[in-house]
Amino acid sequence: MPAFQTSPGMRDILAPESARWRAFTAVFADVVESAGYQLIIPPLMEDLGVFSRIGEATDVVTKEMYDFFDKGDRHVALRPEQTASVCRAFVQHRPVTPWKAWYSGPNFRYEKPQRGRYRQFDQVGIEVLGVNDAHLDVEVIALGSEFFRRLGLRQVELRINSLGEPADRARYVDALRTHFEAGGEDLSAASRDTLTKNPLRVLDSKRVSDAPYIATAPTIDQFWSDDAAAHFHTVQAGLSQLDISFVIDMKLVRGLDYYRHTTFEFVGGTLESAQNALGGGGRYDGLVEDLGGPTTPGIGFALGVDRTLLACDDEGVFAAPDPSVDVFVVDTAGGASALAITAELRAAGISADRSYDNRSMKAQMKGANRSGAAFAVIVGTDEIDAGTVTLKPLRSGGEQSIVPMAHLVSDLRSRLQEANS
RNA sequence: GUGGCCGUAGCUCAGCUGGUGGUAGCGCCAGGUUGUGAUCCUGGAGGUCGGGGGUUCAAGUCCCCUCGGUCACCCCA
Repeated sequence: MPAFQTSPGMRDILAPESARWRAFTAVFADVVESAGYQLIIPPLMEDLGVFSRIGEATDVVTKEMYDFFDKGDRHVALRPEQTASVCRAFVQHRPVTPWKAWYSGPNFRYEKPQRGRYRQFDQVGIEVLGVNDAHLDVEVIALGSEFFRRLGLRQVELRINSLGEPADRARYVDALRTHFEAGGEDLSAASRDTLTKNPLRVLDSKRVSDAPYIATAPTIDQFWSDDAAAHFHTVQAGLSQLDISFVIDMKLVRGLDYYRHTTFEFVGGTLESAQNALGGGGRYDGLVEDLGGPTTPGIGFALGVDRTLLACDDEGVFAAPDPSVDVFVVDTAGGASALAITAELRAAGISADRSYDNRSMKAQMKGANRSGAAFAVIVGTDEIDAGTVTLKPLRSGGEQSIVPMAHLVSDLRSRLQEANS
């Protein structure tokens, strides 16, 4: 056992998984940039107050924050999510609206780790500030769906709900409180505790003793204002217009306190685990205001990279990209030729690797095979004297041939093109 | 934070009611082929059995603690 290993809930992402992560982000960027979203890179650390607006009653804020005092005695925290940072950035820089931002990067929550749940975990996401239009809700949800489609996922379920306007939500919360309080001691102790802080989240309880009360709880639709109902109706109509299937889940509450109106969640179809929520989001009209900015509507979503990749594993899609180089240079004459040839090939846009330490030809050929290269370029004293190299196909059949050093790049270019067609 | 299960080579694992760590598979290195990989054959390296303590003549095996993983609750991505 090594003296040091990663802290709990933290891990190294090594190849080939790391390449898959990079490809994952690239696909996401491609999808959202095609809709006018631009990258924002907020800091990993912010004033604690930025995050406490997420929800005074949430574990994310009350128990799981990595917070500390810096050397200037500022109370700061590693971000547990990025929506609050994006809103803080909006207030700080006041970009013109609609402001469409996307992000990708790690967040930190001090939780007990589990599959699909880490203390440092990556999310990708988008946020739009300054637009109330229900069509934007549709666009945001549609981009999430499109991303899953581009990854190859076919079994992701979209669940949507509306929490109504703040006043609707408040009246609903009162009704829920009354309903659950009637349950008295039959309700689990944990839920009774949750009830005092945020009755909405009792709906999320998985404790069996709570199930009967949750089943008979009033539903949010009875409390929607006309405007809220119309907004939600427009969202549903828009999704249908785009052929995006969804289910309405009146108990979909979402964890963070800032959500209003449309909320949604993407759930993996194959993940039989408690961590099957791949991501989610919603409207959060009010968050910018809480952070000291003007009244500004907002909407966005965040997707967990780990969980989405687990779903990809389950569906057998989005494999790690092939890390192979094009060419592997084998040099039995000391390595100086390999140095020159790899440099020349790389400069010409042909990826090339080699071995080191002047190993035996057999060992170098093994390295060539392992590298996945389509061709081995072999140089020894014979080739050096003749100004040639030996070119050996490794993956297709075919005989090796001797080519003049001067023709190597052009020769390889055409043969690689041939091999890829 | 609470509870269940698990921890043996780089990886995947065998190891019975305690009795000398496995010719195990994959991977790695070398040789067979002194200039040819992937296939085949042969050989080799690589372990404080997660860590600490205890019981015992004897502990990978039993007990306690601890660290880590995993699953469920919780929370959430």
